[in-house]
Amino acid sequence: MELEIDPHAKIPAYRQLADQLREQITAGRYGPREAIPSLTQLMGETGLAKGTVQHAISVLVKEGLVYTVSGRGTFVSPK
Amino acid sequence: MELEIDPHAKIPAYRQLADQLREQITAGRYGPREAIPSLTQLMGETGLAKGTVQHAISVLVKEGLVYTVSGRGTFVSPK
DNA sequence: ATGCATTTGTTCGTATGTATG
DNA sequence: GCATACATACGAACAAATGCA
Repeated sequence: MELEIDPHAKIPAYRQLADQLREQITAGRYGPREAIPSLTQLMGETGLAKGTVQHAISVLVKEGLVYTVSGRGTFVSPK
Repeated sequence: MELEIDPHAKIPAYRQLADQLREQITAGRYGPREAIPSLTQLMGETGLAKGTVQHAISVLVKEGLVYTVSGRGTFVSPK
């Protein structure tokens, strides 16, 4: 994976992650209704805490870019 | 069972449980390749949530003290 | 061979406490 | 005070593996 979070950047970590995920999704890295990496995976890949990863996901959910299903995962919204 | 978790202790609940299980195992309470109580049993005996119990078990797995078999249970590692 | 119960595995949702800038 | 971030913990749902009747 190509997720890079800079803890010393001016931009908050949750926003860095949201930006990178948004870019991957809009670039077609994940297709409609396809699952994006789980919270656990994103925690491992970024080194961020669960709450921070969820904060990032919530940004994308509010934007309508993705939707989550409890117990299943987070998926790209169909266009 | 003699599992006592103090929710007000400084030590996290998952560590308390891991410590107590480790002590029982090393004391011979469970022999090699013998199953330790299931997640459900430990949840009932300690009052802890499933995730917390799993957290405790994962500590012992990392230590190599026990191993888990999906659908079967968690067993003491042979030495 | 089908179905059910048990058990572990994985996932998201939410909340609390602590610490830092 | 507020936003950010981490650690801990509970809850809920879904899934897969196993064993047995």
